[in-house]
Amino acid sequence: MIVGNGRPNGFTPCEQCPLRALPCLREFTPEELAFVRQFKIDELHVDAGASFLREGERSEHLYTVLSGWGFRYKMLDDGRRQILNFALPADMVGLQGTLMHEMEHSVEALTPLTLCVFPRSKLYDLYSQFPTLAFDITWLAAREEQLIDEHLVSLGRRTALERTAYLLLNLYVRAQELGLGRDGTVQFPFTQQHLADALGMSLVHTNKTLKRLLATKAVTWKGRAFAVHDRLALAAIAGEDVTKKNPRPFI
Amino acid sequence: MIVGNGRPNGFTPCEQCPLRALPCLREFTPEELAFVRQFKIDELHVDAGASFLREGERSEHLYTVLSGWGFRYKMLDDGRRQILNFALPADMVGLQGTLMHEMEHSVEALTPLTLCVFPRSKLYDLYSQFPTLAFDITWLAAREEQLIDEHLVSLGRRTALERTAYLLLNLYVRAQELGLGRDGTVQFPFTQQHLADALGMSLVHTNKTLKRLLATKAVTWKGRAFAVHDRLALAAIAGEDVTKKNPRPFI
DNA sequence: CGGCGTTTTGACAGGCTTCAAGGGCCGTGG
DNA sequence: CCACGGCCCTTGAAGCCTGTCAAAACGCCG
Repeated sequence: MIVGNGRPNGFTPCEQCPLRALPCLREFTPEELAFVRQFKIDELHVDAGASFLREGERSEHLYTVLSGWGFRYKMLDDGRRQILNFALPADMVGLQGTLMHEMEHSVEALTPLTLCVFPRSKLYDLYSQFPTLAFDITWLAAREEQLIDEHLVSLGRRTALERTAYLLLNLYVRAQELGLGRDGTVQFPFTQQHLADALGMSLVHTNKTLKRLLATKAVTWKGRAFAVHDRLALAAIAGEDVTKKNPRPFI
Repeated sequence: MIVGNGRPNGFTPCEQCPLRALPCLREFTPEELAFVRQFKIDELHVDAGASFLREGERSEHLYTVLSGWGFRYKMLDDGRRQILNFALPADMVGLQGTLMHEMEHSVEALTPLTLCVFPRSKLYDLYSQFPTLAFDITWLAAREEQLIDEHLVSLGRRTALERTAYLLLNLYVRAQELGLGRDGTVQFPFTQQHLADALGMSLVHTNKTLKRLLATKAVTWKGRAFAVHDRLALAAIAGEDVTKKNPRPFI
């Protein structure tokens, strides 16, 4: 279910990391690259549906997503679930777990997931030897906060239709930036139940809202294939354009 | 409305910072203290009701709250407002603005506010010379994210009564940790409208929910004075105990 | 005392949840 | 090859929760 590669340095070295080619990530200096390579101690493969970080547990590792989709979430005692955010390639997860006493949320794989594993014990080395990388980590934390802020606005002040449009557009843009999908089509690996839990709505109402959205012809969503046909119209429904460009570091 | 102290080093030096005595903050080494003292270039006084950081603007400074209450918020075009979080003494604001191109949210003073001002230009010095302080900044960012995560759960999955109880208890605990208030009573500087905008509810419904909460006798809120009389009952309504203790660094 | 911002209340409409049930798709096993 | 079960999507109906509208009471300050 959740297995480490097990072969020290038997995984793809950072020099050959496919994510490095992404235009949305900054380039590393040779020194940074060398450090990150030895900072990464393993590669983790997680099956879809498995939670590899759980609320209440202490995590000795920090992860970045190499490939696949996941999501951060919290559960209430009676089973209510709130999805906080989705994790895509190049996103970092588990930072809270390494800084705080224990995880305050869980992370589940939405598709088979490959993660780069970094030991908490070497995090201080990173901070003391590579301030630029430390800066990047802070940047990633600030960016995550920014995404949640926007999500918070959705749940608090946007209507069901607006927030649905906003989330879908946001995920679409993030996926596109990562080179996932083509011809305006992205494979969304989640179900309407996931969407409902992210939007803070019931499954039934999510379905009906989705229907209304599809009726505008701005988007289609058949099977798992999501496509945007009229981005301006979608952005108009969402109430705001999501096209925020931030040059993005990578650890 | 918004005035800097104007007298370089004419403000209280960090050695005499009243916040240093707080048990919830970690202690500085003499070297760290010396650095932070020269890192702080001014003290800013903001009137209640004034926004000193605005969405869309670029910020050259980073701030920590020395005294007073503020709140981070976002506005939609038609005037809808969502309060993202409250800022209390020892909290940091504006980090996003120094890392990103521009602010993605605004910050307004709820009471007269005193802020420590740090220049973005020296932030890199901090990262390269004092990794421990860099670590603290990351820690603060992670803590802020944790607070928003919890807030997100409230808006998405908690009932009106639960989320109201949760927010009030949370603010109460935060204020208490900072030594604000006594005898189980804290002065809350916000109105029901603020509460409504934080909870993602209408003013009317916030008022009625509040009424229901007060009817339980677990809390009282007269004028600006908020008091908790039955913390267990309040936590039970909130659905979860907010008593999370995290040793906390200070910059 | 008057004015303004805040709090409180009532009535009503509509959004959203819940309950319930049917349909489609797909992998498994007979 | 077909039946079955499980998961996901879809739809309708009923009723509660929440927002909106409207107005009055309250408290503070000039």
